[in-house]
Amino acid sequence: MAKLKSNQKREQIFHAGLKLFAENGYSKTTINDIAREAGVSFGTVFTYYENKAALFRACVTEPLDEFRQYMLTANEELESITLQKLKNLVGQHIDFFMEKEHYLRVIQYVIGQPYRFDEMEVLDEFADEFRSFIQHIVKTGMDKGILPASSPEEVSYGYLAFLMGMRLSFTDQARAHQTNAFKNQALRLFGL
Amino acid sequence: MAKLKSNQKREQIFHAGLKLFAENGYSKTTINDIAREAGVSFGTVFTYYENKAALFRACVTEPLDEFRQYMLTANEELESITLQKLKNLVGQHIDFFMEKEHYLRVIQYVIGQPYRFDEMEVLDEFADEFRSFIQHIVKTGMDKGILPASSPEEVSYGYLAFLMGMRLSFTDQARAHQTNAFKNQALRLFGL
Amino acid sequence: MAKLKSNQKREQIFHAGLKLFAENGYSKTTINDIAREAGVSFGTVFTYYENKAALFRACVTEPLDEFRQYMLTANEELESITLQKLKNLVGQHIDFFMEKEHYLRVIQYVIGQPYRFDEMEVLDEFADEFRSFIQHIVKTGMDKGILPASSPEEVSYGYLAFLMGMRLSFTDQARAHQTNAFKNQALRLFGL
Amino acid sequence: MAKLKSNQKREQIFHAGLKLFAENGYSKTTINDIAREAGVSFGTVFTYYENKAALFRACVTEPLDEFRQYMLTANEELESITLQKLKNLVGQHIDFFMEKEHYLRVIQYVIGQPYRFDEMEVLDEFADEFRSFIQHIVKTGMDKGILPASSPEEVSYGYLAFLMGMRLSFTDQARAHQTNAFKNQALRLFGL
DNA sequence: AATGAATGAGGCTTCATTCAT
DNA sequence: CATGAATGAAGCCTCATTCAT
Repeated sequence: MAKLKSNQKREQIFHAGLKLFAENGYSKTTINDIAREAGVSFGTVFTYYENKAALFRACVTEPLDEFRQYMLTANEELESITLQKLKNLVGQHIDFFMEKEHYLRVIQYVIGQPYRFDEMEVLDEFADEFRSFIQHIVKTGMDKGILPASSPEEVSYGYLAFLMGMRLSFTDQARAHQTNAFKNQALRLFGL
Repeated sequence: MAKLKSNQKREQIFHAGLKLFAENGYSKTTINDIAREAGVSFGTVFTYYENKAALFRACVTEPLDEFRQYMLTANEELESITLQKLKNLVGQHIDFFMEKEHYLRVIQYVIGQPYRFDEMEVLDEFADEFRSFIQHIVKTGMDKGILPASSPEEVSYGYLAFLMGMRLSFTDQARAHQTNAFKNQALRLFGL
Repeated sequence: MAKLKSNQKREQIFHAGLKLFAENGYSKTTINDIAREAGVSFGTVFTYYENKAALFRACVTEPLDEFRQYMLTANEELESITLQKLKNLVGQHIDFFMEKEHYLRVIQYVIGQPYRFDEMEVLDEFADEFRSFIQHIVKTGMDKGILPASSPEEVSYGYLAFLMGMRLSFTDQARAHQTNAFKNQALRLFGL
Repeated sequence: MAKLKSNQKREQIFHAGLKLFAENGYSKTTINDIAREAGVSFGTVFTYYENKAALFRACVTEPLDEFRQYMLTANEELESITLQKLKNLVGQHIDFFMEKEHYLRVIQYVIGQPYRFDEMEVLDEFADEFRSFIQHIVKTGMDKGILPASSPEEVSYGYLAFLMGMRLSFTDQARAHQTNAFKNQALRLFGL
C-alpha cells in the first residue's frame, strides 16, 4: 500500500516533468513549476528524483521501453504481412507519433542539443534500433512483392526523419486533417 | 547610415548567438558565452542588442529574409519547369537545409516551445509561405505532366515535415551519404 | 525509570552525534548522518532528542560530569601528595585529554564560537572549576615543598591552555611519541 | 586606480569573511552575512571570490605568509641571541597570537575538522615550519648557554600547543592579566 | 517505539542588466 | 563606443522538523 502511494506521486511528478520540459525546455522549467503541476510540494520532487537532471533523464529514457515493446510485437507479425497490414502499420506509426507529442518534443530537444545532454547516446541507439526495424519491414515487403524496389536503408532514414518532422514541425492547427495527409505522404516514402 | 561602420561587430555577435542558441538553447546560453564566442567584450553585446531576448529574436527572424529571397527567385523560374529542373530544385532544398543547421535548430527550438516564444508567429507565417510555394510547384508540375496526380496541400505538409525532420533528427555521422538518401526519399514525396 | 529500557539507543545516538559533531562541526552534521552512524533510523533520533540542538547540548554538557567526578576523587588524595604522585597526576591528565579527542573537539568548537552557542556558559563554569582544582594542587605542592614558588593562578591558566592546545593543535601522527613530549613539557609549567 | 578600488573591496570581503568564519564557523556564516559585514552587495562577493569555499581557503592560507615573513626576520637575528632577547621573542609570540584571534580561530576550526577541509595540508606544513623555527631557537639557546638542556623537539611541540591553546581556550575576560600569565608560563616551557 | 515520506525555509550560485569610467 | 564591476532576482538543492502509519 505504502509503495503504491509512492509510485503514484512519482508518476505525477514524471508526467508533470515530461509536459513542462516539452513545453518550455529544460532550463526554463523550474522544480517549482513541476511540483505545482504535479500537485506535490517542492521538496517532494527530490524525494523521488535525486535532482532535476535525474528527472529529465528519466523523462528521456524511460518511455523508450514502450516503443521497444511495440517494435517487438510488430516484428512478430511481419511474417504474414500484406499490403493492407503494412498500410495499417504506417497508420499506427503516424497515430503513435501524433499522440506522444510531449515525449517527442523532449526527444527533439535533446537531439537538437547533442553536446549538452548525455542522454543523446541512448537516443542514438534507439534511432538505430528503429531504423533496423524499418529496414526489416522494407526487406520483407520487397520479398513478398508488396513493395517496389527500394534501398531499405534510405527508406529507414527518410521515414524516421519524416515521422519526427511531422510531429514536431507543426503546432496543432487542423490536426485531424494533417494526420491524413501525413499518412498518405508516408506511404510514398515506401514507394506506394 | 552611421551604423554601417559597426556592422561587423553586430554580425559577429549575431553569429555567435545563432551558434550558441542552436547548440545549447536559449537559457543555457549566457551573454558571456556569446561575447567570448564573438570575440567582443561582455558589455559590447548590449551596445548592439538591447537585451538577450532581442538578440534571440534577431536570430530567429532575420535569416527568414534570405529564404524568402530564394523562394521569389525560384518562383520566377517555375514557368519553364522540367523534370530535371524540379529534381535540381529538390536537391537544392536538401542542400540548403543541410547547410543551415544552426539556424534550423534555432527554428526548431522555437517551434518546439510555441507557448514560450513570441517569435512563433513569424515562423508560422513563413511556414505558410513555404507551403504555398511548394503547392505552386506541385500544381505547375501536374499541369505540365511532370508530376503524377497529388494533393498539393498534402505534399506541401509532408515535404516541409520531411525537410525539417531530415536536418534535425540526426546528428552528423555519415552526412554525405545521408544527403543522397534524403534526396531520393524527398522525390518520392512528390510521387517520383 | 521506564526510560532505562531504551537507554542503549539513546547512547548510540549520543556517541554518533559526539563523533560527527567533533569531526564535521554542527551545521555540516546532519540528522541523517547521525542516524546512519548510530545504526538507527532517521526518525528515531527525534524519539530520544527533541531536536538537533538538544542532542548537541547533551554532547557538550553531559560528559562534564565525568570530569567533575574525577576532580573530586583527585582532590581527596591531595592531602598525601608527593612529587611522584603529582607527576602521575599530570600524566593522567595528559592521557585523559588525549583519549577524549571527540569530546574535546566539540568543546573547542563551542569555545571557538562563544557568540553562537549558549553552551559556552556551562563550559566557562567548568573551566573555572578546573582552574581552581589546579590552583589547589599548586598551593598544596608549594606548601609541601614539592613545587617551586609559582603563581597558582598563572599556572592554572597556562596548564589548561596547554592541555587544550596539546590535544587540539595536532592531528594524530606520531601520537605515542608526542604524548611523552607533552608530559615532560607539562611538568615544566609547574616549575619542574 | 581601478585596480586599487578593486583590491579595497576584495580586502573588505576578506576581513569580513575572516571575522565571521572565526565567530560562527564555515556553514553558519552566510554569503549574505559576509556581504553585509563588508558593506558590499551580495553579488559582489562573487566578483572577487569564485565561491564560498574559495573565500574560506583564502582566509586560511593567505595570512600564513605574514607569519612566514616574521619567522624569516627573527631567524636572522638569532645569531646574536641573549637571554633578554629570547624573552622578548617569546613575548612577541604571545602578543602576536593574542592579536590574531580571528585568524587563529579559523585555523583551529580547520585543525579541528581535518577530514572536512583540504586546507589542513597547508596548515600541517606550516606547523612543521614553525616547529623547526622553535627547534632552531632552542638549539641556539642551548649552544650559547642561555637555555638549560632540553629536547628541542619536545619544546617545539609543547610551545606550539601552548600558543594555540592559550589564545583559543579562553574567551576575552581579563585579557591583559592573562597575557602576562601566559608569558611567564611560556618561558617555563623553555626551561626558564 | 520506530519509521521515513512530505514539507518548505534558507543558502549558494548564476547571470541578465545597469552604469560609471 | 567599449568595458567590466556591481547588483539582486531567481533557481536548485539540502535538511530539520512534522506526522501518519
